[in-house]
Amino acid sequence: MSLDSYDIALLAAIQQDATTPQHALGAQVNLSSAAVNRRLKKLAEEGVTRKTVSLVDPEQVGYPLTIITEVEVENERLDLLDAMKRSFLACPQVQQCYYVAGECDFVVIMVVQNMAQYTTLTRSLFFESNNVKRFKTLVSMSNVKVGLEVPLDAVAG
Amino acid sequence: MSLDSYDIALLAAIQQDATTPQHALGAQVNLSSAAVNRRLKKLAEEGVTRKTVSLVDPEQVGYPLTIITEVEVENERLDLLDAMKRSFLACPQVQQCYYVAGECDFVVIMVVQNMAQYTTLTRSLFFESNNVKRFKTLVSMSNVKVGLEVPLDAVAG
DNA sequence: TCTGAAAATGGACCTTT
DNA sequence: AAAGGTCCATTTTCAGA
Repeated sequence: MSLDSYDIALLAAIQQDATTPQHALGAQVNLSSAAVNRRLKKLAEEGVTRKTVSLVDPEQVGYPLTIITEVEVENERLDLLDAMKRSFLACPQVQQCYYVAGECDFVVIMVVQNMAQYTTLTRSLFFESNNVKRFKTLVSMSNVKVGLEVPLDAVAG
Repeated sequence: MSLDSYDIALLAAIQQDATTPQHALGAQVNLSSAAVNRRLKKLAEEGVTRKTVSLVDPEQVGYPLTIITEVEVENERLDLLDAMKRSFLACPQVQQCYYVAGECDFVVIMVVQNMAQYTTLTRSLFFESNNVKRFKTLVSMSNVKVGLEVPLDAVAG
């Protein structure tokens, strides 16, 4: 899909605050609210905007710990990797999982209630797969920046 | 702030889809739309919901590469660490940054347009600080799971 | 782009525990 | 008091002219 500078401006705005009314967005980018409406609808249909969500503060709902785990697998057979991916996808404590080139194979970011919960999870996610050579645990002491924003301000159409 | 099971159910719903109308949320949890409205407003005021945003697909706006960098610093002096944190916060390509205990010190997740852009960023973020002992670059081959959801379904109030 | 109908939000007010 | 429900005004969305 081709995006012009209006689309980029709208995306930049709604990825920071999706509650802004369309007429206000229109005022920012010099477009009528109807035009904004049409563009937002199309961006959603085309999948440029995946979904709109409210971000919940993990600390306030009992998940104060963020843990990053680097996982090195024993065997890179596709079916084994897929099984591991599926177990990460299915685990609600896993916020993110990346399959990476380089020394380790997976980088997994989790939020947990306490270290005991993490220990339990390592068992079900890493040991039970029988395909983890080793993993390294990094405990976040400070979540300096947490978001999923894509840089769009500088881009132009 | 104390959250009851209604709040948890609402949070679980809106962190997956914040476009659901309040009356529909109310139907799911057995509450009137006015009650849902009051609760959502309070959750936002108390900061339990940080903000509501649309998630943009990085690939569709020219940011196909996700890169994870582990940074080890030379000196852990607070003012130097703060300066580094600020440079990560200010960089739009940095989606996430965690200050971690363990071997490395920062884990940084970036989205970039191409490797050349990453190379440029390493210069400004890592070399110019004069406080990076070494860094390790992990290129994501597959973004298996990308989100910021907190596990709430099992929790009850 | 403008207009207007349908839908959603959010306040007022009253009732219940 | 705290929280729910109903009703209603205002705002927002969104399609057709």
